[in-house]
Amino acid sequence: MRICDLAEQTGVSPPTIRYYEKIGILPPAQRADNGYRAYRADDMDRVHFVVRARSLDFSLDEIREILAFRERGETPCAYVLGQIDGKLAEIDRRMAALAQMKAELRQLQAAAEEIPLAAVEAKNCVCHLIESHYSTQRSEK
Amino acid sequence: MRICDLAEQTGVSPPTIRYYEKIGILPPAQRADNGYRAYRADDMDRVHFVVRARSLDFSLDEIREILAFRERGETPCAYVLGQIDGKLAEIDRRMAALAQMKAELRQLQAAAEEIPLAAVEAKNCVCHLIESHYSTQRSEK
DNA sequence: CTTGACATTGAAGTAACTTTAAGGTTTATA
DNA sequence: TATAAACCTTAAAGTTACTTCAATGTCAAG
Repeated sequence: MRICDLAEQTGVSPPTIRYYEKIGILPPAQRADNGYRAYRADDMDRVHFVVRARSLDFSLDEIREILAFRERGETPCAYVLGQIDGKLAEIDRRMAALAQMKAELRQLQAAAEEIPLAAVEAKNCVCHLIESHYSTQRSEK
Repeated sequence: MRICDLAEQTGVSPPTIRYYEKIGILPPAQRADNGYRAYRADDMDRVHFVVRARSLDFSLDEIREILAFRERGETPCAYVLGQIDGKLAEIDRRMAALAQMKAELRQLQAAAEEIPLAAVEAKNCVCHLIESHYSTQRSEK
């Protein structure tokens, strides 16, 4: 199995696989006679683990730590569960921020529709709204 | 008004203000006799504009483009409204991704509680779950 | 008069990649 | 058999939006 095949199987690009190897997320790959990287099923498992953890928003540093636990033969259970708690809290924060952002963008859209063409020509448009929204919010508090 | 004051008023750190100037988001600042940057109200307005746009998730490149429109005396209305449409769509995508992530992390938490201590000692813990979840999801399809 | 808190600059560090450059190998086709 | 497409290799630089650092300069207060 060559790097391109592994890439296809895992959805990770070849340069990214090499990058993961370089920074120690993946062990140095076996090499074929021609010097090409040669992979097997367990390599794919490890990449899948990384993909999975990345999709759960673990950073590469966190993933490296988890893998290190495993290599030392320790279970990173408590560690991982702690990280998961943190992630969940952060997801809530992010979703709230996105919800607010969405509301504000919608407000901008609505406000843009209110603006008469004359004002648009006079450059009193959305930019102005973006500009003034800050003070508006401030004074609303 | 010195850089530190401007920073305090806008919530942007002094190095970041210098950075914005360096990459052309802000114009070269006026200088006091001692060489310190000196700011006035309209500088603050511009920084507020940038802060506002950043908080709405516009990239610095996009902000630079919007500001360029304004400097050329054109209204970037259509442009900005188009960007806003894109942002809204992206926010929906991100929120969906976060919701899925949250559901999966909760699933991991729940699964962790099912694992008997014996299995934990035998290293069959959350890591294993992260690892196997991918194939589980795949085969569920 | 010295200490602390500001200011200046350029350069390097950060995350997680992507892109580029400059080559070497293999495979399919003409 | 020649050659072109599609792989592979490496190191290095680019990306985004900053932050941090180093080395130095200025200024107000005790």
